[in-house]
Amino acid sequence: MTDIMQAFAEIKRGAEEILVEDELLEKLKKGKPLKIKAGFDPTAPDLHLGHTVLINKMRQFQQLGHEVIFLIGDFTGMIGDPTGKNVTRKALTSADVLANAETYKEQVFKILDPAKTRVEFNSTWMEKLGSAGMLKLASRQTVARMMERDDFKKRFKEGQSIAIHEFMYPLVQGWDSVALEADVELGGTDQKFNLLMGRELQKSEGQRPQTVLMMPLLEGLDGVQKMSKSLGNYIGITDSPTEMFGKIMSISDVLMWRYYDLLSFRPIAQINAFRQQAEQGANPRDIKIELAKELIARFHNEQAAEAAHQEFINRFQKGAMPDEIEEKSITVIGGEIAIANLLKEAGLVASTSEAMRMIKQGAVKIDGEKINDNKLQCQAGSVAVYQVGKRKFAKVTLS
RNA sequence: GGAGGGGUUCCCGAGUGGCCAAAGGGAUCAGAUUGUAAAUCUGACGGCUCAGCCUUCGGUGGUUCGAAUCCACCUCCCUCCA
Repeated sequence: MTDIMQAFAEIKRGAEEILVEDELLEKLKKGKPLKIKAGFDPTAPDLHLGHTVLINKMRQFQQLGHEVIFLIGDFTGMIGDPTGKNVTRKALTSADVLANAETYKEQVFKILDPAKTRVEFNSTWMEKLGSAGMLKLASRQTVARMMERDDFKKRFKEGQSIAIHEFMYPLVQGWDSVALEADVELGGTDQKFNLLMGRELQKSEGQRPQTVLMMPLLEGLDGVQKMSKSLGNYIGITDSPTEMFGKIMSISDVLMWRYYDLLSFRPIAQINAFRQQAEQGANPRDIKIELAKELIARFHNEQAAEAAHQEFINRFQKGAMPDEIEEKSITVIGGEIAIANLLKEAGLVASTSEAMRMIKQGAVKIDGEKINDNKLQCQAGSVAVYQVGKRKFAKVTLS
């Protein structure tokens, strides 16, 4: 009994909303492993920390002995989730979907135990449903009910288009729950409508409705918008240790606590202790370093975390060059190349115009020496480290 | 099918014949300050062989010395009616 209450408390940790909480407790009390469903759209093959909030929760269920189903929405991926979008999403081809799904699996098993994870594709049952089945499914809900959805309502109001097939998305997602006989479905708060659809469809199919557990959406590096690949404010779980370290260090102090709550595996008590230290004057930077190291250790390993930390000290606290600088080699026609073109060729700036601006602003250094001559010609045969701003470096060989 | 409204540089959004590479805001980038934090200040923010030149305002063609702005056709989006 106390075990169950403890498990329940663990499950509630970090969750934004549970519908219905009592129901979940009852299910847990039965003592049987529950079917935990979480669906993923195979749109972005690269997972970022935002996705892991949910996966961490799956891991937790797994550790508590429940059956975790990693559902790849290969069928729904062809619709494109309308959630949070103000435009109709582009449909993916089935080849894209499959390739993305593979990458997904690889990455997700950095957190989940592959042996304990059941992977499913919703095309398995959706293809069998057929067009008659689809129509029947579509008859289950009304347009008025669909328009209750915030994003549909908004798009409609603002005069933006909503394609008919987008209405199918929540229905199909709900149908997945019926097919899997899910006991619990995990999702982001933005998924509320879709998640509840599962409950309704299950009920009408005579199943016991799933409990819906919603995790908050993780804010991206900017601290405002949710972490997403398309916004470019993400930390990818395949990012290099150095990159991860840098990105985590660049988040704001406020955001750091949010990340601790949602991403750290540390006990709550320890996080509270950190909070207290910060209040008593500890430099939040040092607490941020701990977070960076924990996450790098998770997705790479301890040594990598240590090395990234060391490099950070050298580079930013002592002002040294980074350990690993990308090497480029550029073939020069005519014995010399203008600095602006060189920077563009090396990928340090997007255009020569940008290079000109950067030089004017004093952002360009060659071997650590600031330059201000925007007409500088660089000779073939030389090797030097070119730097634009604080973060972009390239070691360029001219030949 | 009919009537009306709209498509401007990454986003929002001004601009209705020259003073427009195009106001303002956001985002972003750089410099200063710092803890690669926040806040603040300064500057940049189409491209190039960069103190000059070239290409942009849904598309094509036209009027004009001159068009994002006017005209024609096309295209896409939205609203209302059916």
